Amino acid sequence: MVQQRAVEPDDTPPRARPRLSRPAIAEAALKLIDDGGMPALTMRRLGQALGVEAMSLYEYVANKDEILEDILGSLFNEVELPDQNDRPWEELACELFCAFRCMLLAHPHAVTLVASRAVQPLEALAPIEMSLGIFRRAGFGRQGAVDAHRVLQSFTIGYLLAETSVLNDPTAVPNSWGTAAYALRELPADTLPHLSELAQVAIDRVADEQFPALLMVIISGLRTELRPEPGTASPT
Amino acid sequence: MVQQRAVEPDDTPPRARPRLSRPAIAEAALKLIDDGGMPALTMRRLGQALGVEAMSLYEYVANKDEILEDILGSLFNEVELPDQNDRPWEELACELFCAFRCMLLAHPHAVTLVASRAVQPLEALAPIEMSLGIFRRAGFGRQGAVDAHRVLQSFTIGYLLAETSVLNDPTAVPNSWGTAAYALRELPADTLPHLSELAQVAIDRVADEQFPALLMVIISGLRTELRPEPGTASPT
DNA sequence: ACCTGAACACCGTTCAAGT
DNA sequence: ACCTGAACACCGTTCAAGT
Repeated sequence: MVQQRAVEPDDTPPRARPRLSRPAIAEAALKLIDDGGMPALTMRRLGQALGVEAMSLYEYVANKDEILEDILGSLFNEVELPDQNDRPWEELACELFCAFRCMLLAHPHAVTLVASRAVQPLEALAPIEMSLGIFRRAGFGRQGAVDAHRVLQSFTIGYLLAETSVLNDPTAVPNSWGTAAYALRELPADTLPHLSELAQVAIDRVADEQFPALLMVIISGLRTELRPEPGTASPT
Repeated sequence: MVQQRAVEPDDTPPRARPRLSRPAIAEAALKLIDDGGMPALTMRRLGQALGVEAMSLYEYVANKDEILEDILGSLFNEVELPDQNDRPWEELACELFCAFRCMLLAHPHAVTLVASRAVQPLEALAPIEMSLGIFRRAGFGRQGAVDAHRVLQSFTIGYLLAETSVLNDPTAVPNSWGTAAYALRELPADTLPHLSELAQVAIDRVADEQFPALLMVIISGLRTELRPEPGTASPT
């Protein structure tokens, strides 16, 4: 091999080194979202946060959408995947989706982002892969594993949306749960008897206890409805 | 009672009758969303659709947010509540949330709207009231009923988001399910074995069959985990 | 290769003015 | 009471120009 080093001496013209990078941009963008919600993420403000004119960002990124994709990838990487030391699949599944919720509670304003995006970047698929693996190893069939994952994933996203949507609401009170606002309004007891009766209960329930409890309710259904007889070899 | 009629003769000055109304505005706004997605709903375009300047809308509505609230109310009223002729609660619950999904499938671009809003207007609460009533009559306790409703509601919203989110994706293929795009990409089988194996299964599953099936899985879990012993009087 | 600044086609909303 | 038109403070993105 011909050594091609030192073709350029050390005193090369100070070729412009990038002050930015896609990961740095994504990080700053996520910080903007965390601090001020989705509307705070603006190309102009993002440039400002990075000490650069907004239009310079287009050197690194085709459009705003690509930045959102990068954020998505880094978010899913924050999920702390549980260890797989042959514990029961019920426990593993519960822990995995609790970890997913935990990650999003650290970025509550990004919940709508992960909820509304169809396709995640490749780096974001590790949690999904793990979820499918848990069910396959537990003996679920191909379709059973897909179904099981879909129930828990859909529920988790829906729950997180309800839990955090009060943040996106202009008329929000500094309480968790959107339903809190119901109790503060006059609910007509004649037309909405159950809602009036249960509004307070709905507020009092602490999400950190309710969420894993509800996960286990679903997992119980998965065990009795979707899982083949224990002892049977998993169908392929 | 003194008759106060005919104080004004018929030839009153043609006092400007409103050409618009809040319901008419909400209806036109929903149509814009249905046709072109959430970004298509713009005060200027909405005015144009109603044959009026954008700023005239502010005679009827304080801001764009109020229009979104009105849309929310009319959407929930479209849900066809099932008849309550003493059928098993499992059946009623399944039908109610299927009806909810059915309504939103008629307005797929509005899914993100109902998903991200914390507080619904009063007219929108009938389906929630019915859901709570179903569980209470089935013998669920106060907290059990709230929990049961929350699982099914969260799951339904999360499922609908996944089902329709491909519509909001710029890189979408005209297939249902966001996961479709996974299969069209190269999935590395070494790092994501389960996902590669199951991507096709995930696409083939027809949502209209999968959704009620998954509802019944959850309902099965509700029956075994949340419901008190049958025959017990419902605790208040 | 990297960054800038003016410009374009949009937003939601305010405000003074018309009838 | 209802509607208009100009204006303000924003958007994302393009494009020609600088180094």
